[in-house]
Amino acid sequence: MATIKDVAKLSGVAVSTASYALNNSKKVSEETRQKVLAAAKQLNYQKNGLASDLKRTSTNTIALILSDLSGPYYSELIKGVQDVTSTNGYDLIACSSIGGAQSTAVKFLKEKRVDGVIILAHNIDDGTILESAREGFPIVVLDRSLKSDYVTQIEVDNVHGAFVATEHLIESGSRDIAFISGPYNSHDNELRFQGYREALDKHGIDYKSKWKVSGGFTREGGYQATKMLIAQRDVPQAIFYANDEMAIGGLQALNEKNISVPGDISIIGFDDIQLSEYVSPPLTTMRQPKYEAGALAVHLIFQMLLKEEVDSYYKLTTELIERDSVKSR
Amino acid sequence: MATIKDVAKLSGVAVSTASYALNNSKKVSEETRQKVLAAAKQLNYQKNGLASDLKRTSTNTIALILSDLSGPYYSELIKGVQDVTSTNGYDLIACSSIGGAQSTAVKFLKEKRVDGVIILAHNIDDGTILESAREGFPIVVLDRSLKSDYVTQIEVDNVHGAFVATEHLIESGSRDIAFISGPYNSHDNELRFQGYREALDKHGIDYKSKWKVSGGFTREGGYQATKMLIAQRDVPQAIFYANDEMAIGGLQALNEKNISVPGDISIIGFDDIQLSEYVSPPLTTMRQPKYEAGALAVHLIFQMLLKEEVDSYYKLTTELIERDSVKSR
DNA sequence: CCCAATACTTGAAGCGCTTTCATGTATAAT
DNA sequence: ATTATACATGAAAGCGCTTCAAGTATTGGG
Repeated sequence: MATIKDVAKLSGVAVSTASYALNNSKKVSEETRQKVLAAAKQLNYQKNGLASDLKRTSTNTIALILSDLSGPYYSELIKGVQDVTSTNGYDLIACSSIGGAQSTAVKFLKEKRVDGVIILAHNIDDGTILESAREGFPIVVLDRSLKSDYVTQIEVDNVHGAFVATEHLIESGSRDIAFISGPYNSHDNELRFQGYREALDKHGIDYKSKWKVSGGFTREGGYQATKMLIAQRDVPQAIFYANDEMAIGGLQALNEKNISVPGDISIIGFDDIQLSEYVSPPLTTMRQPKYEAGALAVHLIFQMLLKEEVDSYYKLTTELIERDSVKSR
Repeated sequence: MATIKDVAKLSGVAVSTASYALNNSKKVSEETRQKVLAAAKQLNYQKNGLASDLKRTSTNTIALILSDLSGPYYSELIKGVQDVTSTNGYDLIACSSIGGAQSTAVKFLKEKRVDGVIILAHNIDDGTILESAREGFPIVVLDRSLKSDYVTQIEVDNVHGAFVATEHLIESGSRDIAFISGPYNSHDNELRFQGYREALDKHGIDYKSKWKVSGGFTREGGYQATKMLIAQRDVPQAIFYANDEMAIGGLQALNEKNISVPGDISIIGFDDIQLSEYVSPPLTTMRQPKYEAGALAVHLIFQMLLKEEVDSYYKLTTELIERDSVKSR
């Protein structure tokens, strides 16, 4: 591969001049610039981005860390992130945290291959984030509660959202309400569970642990959890799935057993992913302001990059989206 | 930020020794290693990945370029890519080609920030790819036909798939079959159109250009295109959407006008995205072996990285997935 | 007890680039 | 003609790391 040295030699100028020419600095004459550009073209020169980033100590790119790149993830969130990132002339890369400490995500988090990172990946532990947080390297987390000088936190109001969801189920006439939970290491999951409990309490309904089963936030998990619930014989009147993916899996399980939704059982999800609108029946769920969350996250990163003061905590609110999976009374 | 120099100084060894210790080389004594590790911990040292990549002239990461990170994209494909990549101890990053020549994608393509790239992004032009292709930098394209020594091409059999889809529509009794196309710069789109034409020809049906309208491969585009078709008065008996996303948008438009699918009109899509199974009615479509395509792509990249000879062209086949959006006769 | 082999350790070079600073050259002002 | 000004170019330092080649210390065989 041709380097800038080769270009300089071929065009008969110094390396520094070549660099200026290539970077459109006005410090070189038009004539020289053309000469250099021609040489570059002839050699099919492509600059080594690593080298220039190293020298400049900035990469102009920010990373979005997702727990699983292939998930039907928050495409609206990504859109928010992407819009703001590119508007500011920065690059965005997405990487997955599959593999835990050995994952690509951790590599990007630690090795300053990017200028800032946004994390939405419950399988990255707090310690890793804390170790990586440092002055001049903004991190924003969307999926956990974390206090540190260098990380800022955006949270949707999970507790309240779950409370509203559960109450919605209660108000539609259900009292036996199961909670299909996400993974136990998920902060979001915990908060949603808390909201569920609070709603139960408020309406004087006893919490029964048999109504809590884990579905790991995946469709398959929701499917299994629901089947388990059904196998227990005593089917609840309603199910609150801690996310939509599990609800969709659950829907399938219910369907297979000919349990009608919302005729026999009401179900509600959380997130409002795209699919939710299209399943049958359309899923009632709690919407998170995902685009806004993504956009805000990058926005904050840029502020921090500019050394501006930002709050360390932001809370966004959720909204009940009523569709047809909950019995109307 | 602490550098390796700082670590070396604090632990009282040479930089080179620190480097060896940090990289678990067995050239240093256990004692020294511990000393260095302790110093690193104390300084919260994190290596600069850019610097080490630059020195080693390899990044151990491969990039997946998608036209739009936020699309409900081929999650199976990503899964295939991801599985194989991580199995080989490499990292994967995804980036978007939104923004054309200024996009992140192009930056990664040209500036050797990665060791290889997989492209599925019709908005990157052939020229850019050709310019970047070079010995030792494997590129595999999934969305176009491109001859070059350094790029290898994986294609699904679009022509045949589209042919089968169209014929399926014809065999179910339709003769007026509209084609909702993708963007004109899409190679896939073109081939699908060709398959459509061939099926028409074979069955002696005249192609009418009024039945071809563009939906740009997006849901919204499919929705608009379908509305336009309806506005034309003369509604076709069937519609072949060049991808599922458009079909789903179309479904919505049809729904709004109370045109029953498949009662009044049959529709078929292409891709078999996840959603397709869940819309109502479930969408009949042509499935692409997406996981396989992704896995194969990375596999080939690794082969090329090892300087092994690979074919420059692979073709995968499609499969008709019959669901309920086509009238059964 | 000497010399060679073994085990660590280290200095220095250099990956490809940007950028500072010094220098050289042409032009304008005195 | 001389000095001041602007502009163009070049030499060299250095970003943080890896790795080669060479050094020093330790060990063991003869």
